This record gives sequence, C-alpha cells and structure tokens, in this order.
Amino acid sequence: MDATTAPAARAWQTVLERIEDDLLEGRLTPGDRLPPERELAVRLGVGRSSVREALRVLEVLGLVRTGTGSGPTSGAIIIATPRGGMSALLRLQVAAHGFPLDDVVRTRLVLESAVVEAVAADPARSTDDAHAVLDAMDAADLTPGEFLALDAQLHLALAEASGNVVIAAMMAGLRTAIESYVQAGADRIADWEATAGRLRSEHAAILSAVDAGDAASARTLIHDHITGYYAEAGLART
Amino acid sequence: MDATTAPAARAWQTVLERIEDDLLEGRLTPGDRLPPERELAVRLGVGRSSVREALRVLEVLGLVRTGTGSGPTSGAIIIATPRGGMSALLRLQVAAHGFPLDDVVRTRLVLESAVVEAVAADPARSTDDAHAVLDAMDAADLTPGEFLALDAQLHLALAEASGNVVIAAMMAGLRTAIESYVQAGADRIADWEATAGRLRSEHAAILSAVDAGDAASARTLIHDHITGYYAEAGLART
DNA sequence: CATGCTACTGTGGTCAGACCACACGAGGAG
DNA sequence: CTCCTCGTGTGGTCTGACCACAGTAGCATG
Repeated sequence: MDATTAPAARAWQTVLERIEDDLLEGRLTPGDRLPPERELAVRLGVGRSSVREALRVLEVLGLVRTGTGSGPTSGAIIIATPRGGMSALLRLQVAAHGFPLDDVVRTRLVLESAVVEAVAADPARSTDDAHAVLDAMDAADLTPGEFLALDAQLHLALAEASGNVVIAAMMAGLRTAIESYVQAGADRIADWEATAGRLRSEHAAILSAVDAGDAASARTLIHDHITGYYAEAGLART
Repeated sequence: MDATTAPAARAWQTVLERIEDDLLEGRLTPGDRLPPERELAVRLGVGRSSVREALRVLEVLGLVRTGTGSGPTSGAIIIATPRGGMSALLRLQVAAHGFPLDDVVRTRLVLESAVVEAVAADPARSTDDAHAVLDAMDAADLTPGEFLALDAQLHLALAEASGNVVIAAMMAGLRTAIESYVQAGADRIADWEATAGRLRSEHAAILSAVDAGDAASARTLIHDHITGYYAEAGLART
C-alpha cells in the first residue's frame, strides 16, 4: 500500500523502492543516468553489492541498461523496454510449471483476437510491416525454424499495429515462452511443406480480412489459425 | 535460440541459464531446494555475489523463495508464483513510462471481457468467491481505499474463476500497476458514495449476467463498468 | 602548430573474505 | 524426562580489492 514508507527489511529492496519512487515522481525518466554504483551505495547507506542486486533486477525487467567504460553510454541508464522482462518472466514461469502451456495458448488467443479486431476496426492502422513479413515468408527455401521465426515476427507486427504496447509486449513474451514447444511441435509434423503452405494462406486471409475492416472474420480466422497449428503440432489439450 | 550453449558473457547469466535449464529439463520443480549459495558458486565457477544476483532476479520474478536459518523452510526453494513478478514488471514499466496508462486500461478491458465471457460460457465455473467479495463490499463504513481493494479482489476472483492462471496473473499485475492512479482518481470524485453505489450495482449486474450464462451482456457490462470508472476518475484519454 | 600515442580516470563486473541474524538440532544440565 | 544452551549451516550484508573497458587529457613527436 505505502511503498515509500515501508521499512523494506532487505537492503536491495530499499534501493529498488528508491529508484521506483524516483521514477514515479519524475525525478528519473528514460535516458537519464543513474549515479555510479559506489555513490548510490553511500547515498542510500547500503553496500555496493546490494545496489548491484537491485540494478540486476531492473536490468532483467528492462528498466536499465548498464555499460562499462566511460562516456555517455556507460553507467546505468534508464530505459523502458518491457519485451525482455516480459519474455523472461513468462518463459521461466512456463519452465517452472507456474504457467500451464494451455493457458499460455488460450491467452494468446484472447490477445490476438483483440489485436486483429482493433486493427481491422481502425482504418488508420497500417499493416505494412505485417505485409512485408508476409512476403518474406513466401521464400521457398525456409527451414522450419526460419519460417516460425518469421511467423512470430508477423504476429508481433500485427500486435504493434494495434498501437497497444502492453499487448504487444505480452504477446512477444507469450510467444517466447512457448518458443521451444512450438519448435518441437514442428518436428512432429509429417508433411511440413503442406503445413507451411496452409499457414501462408491463412496469414494472407487474416491480413486481407484486417485490411478489409472485417473484424468478425479476422477474429475467426486468427482463432482457427492458432488452434489449428497447436492441434497439428500435438500441443493442444483437447 | 540455444540458451544452453550460449556463452553468457556475464557470470550471473550463467547461473540464471543453468537454473532455467534445470527447470526445463525437469531437474528442478517447485518445492525443490537449490544448493546453498556457496556451493552453487563453487560448482558453477563463479563468485557468490554473482549467484546472489541471479537468485535475486529469480526471487523478484516469483521463481524462488529464500529463507534464512536452517530447516526445511531455509535456503532457496523453487516456487512458481508469477503474481509478484508480473506486478513488479508492469508497475515499474508504467512508472518508467514504458507502458502508457491508456494501454494498460485497454489491456484490462480485453482481458476482463474475455474472462467474463469464458466464465459465463462455462457452467462449471463457480463464482462463489466473487459473490463473497461482492457481499463484503456492501458494508457501509468502507473507506475509498478499502472499497477499491475489495474491487480489485472482486475482479481478480472473476479472473481466477476463469481457470486461466496466465490471465489471472496479468490482471493482478495490471491492477497493481495502476493502483496509485486508481486511488488518486478516487480522490477526485466529488460524490464518492454515489459512485460507490453505482459500482456496487454494476458489480451485481455483471455477476448476474455471468451466472445466467449471458456472455454477451457480461462483456458489455464489464466494458462499461471499467470505462465508466476511468472516465469519472479523470483517467481516460478521451 | 598539428598529430598521434600514452597514461590516467571513472565506470561496471567480479571475486574473496569477513561478519551478522536466524532457525534448527544435538547435547548437557537440572 | 525436560529444558536450556551452544554449535552449525543457511541467507543477508558489507568491505576491499582487482580487472576490463572506454573516453580523455596531456605529452611527445613530426
């Protein structure tokens, strides 16, 4: 409730809360440099190792970027790139069985449906990036791994087209979390070329529906597209 | 692509990847205890501080719980409680302006709509927990803070009723991320009692629609419920 | 005077060692 | 047999030291 006055039993939490508070109050914004670790330690009355533990957390969460040496790129710099942190969180939770694979897939369905609906409903949203990836996927000599990487890129491009960075970050993370399972699933598919061809045409159909502003069709198509692949790859529950 | 053989320039990443690999391969599961920090350091050929930085990250992400002393509760124990990590990530990203408030609210709309729809469509889902919170909110002497805490609890109970832990964790995190803004918004509402009364009846209507299996109505009601509050609290963009 | 090299300085990255607080458990004192 | 005390192993923290790295100031050289 009141993080600013909480005692924060552990020293590294003190550092974390202090930085979060600076962020909230606008004393720190992306692009700013944090004081040197040694100075921060003295200023907050903790050891340098405690400062480092807090910075490590912030780094993994995508809030700071650290650099050695001197100059403007050195030191701990505030950034705001949530992709990495979201991916790490989801990936590890899936690995630790905190997030069942089925729930991850179902969440993808919810978010992707909302994405295509939003993009289809807003004529101002450009799907140029998605089309570019779609064209790249037409190359005939793609390995399954390359194809799936482009597939992830395509879905991400759609999410970004929706303009919602939270959803885009979550979708990137969800995809990363199940990346190894998707890859393993591809190996189980007997006729990969046939599947790839089907996925290509499904992608094209989805984009067409989105571009046409047909939100309802886009929802249905993306839903079937995703559930279809997971069923074929032997990842679906039912 | 291949995390297991990646060089991992930094020592703490080595530790992190090793533990992630153990999780993926099933060598570590929730409930297991990690080796002592000192032993882990020797075994991986890194310093103890590097091990601690990795453990700190895992702790914040909700993957391990550390305890001092001896006995079965001491040491670093694998858990899988993603709530805390999701909340921390979203809260800090909002604080750092990586996640615009509007996108957080819009994502809430997407997820909550999907939740009520799923719960309404599945008669097996129990809304008993949500009803219990609803009853608690009828108390007349609630402060705005207490009321909003129960409100968060109610929405979370619905998410849990959907059975999707990923969505439940995300919703908990999204709510936490904007908690301070929600509180601040409540202070700007002139006639709080009137608003609280309206929220109560809206909650009741949503639960009724869900219990009746009316997914479409539930979607509309929850959508208006959320957008209504944000508009009244002066948090909405438009 | 211009140029290029060198040493210095400040930064994060890592390690080693020490000490503390804590909780359990073994062993002795009663 | 019971209770207390001390030992032991754990995480939590601090300190100091050293390294790698990048920029920079200043000197040597042309």
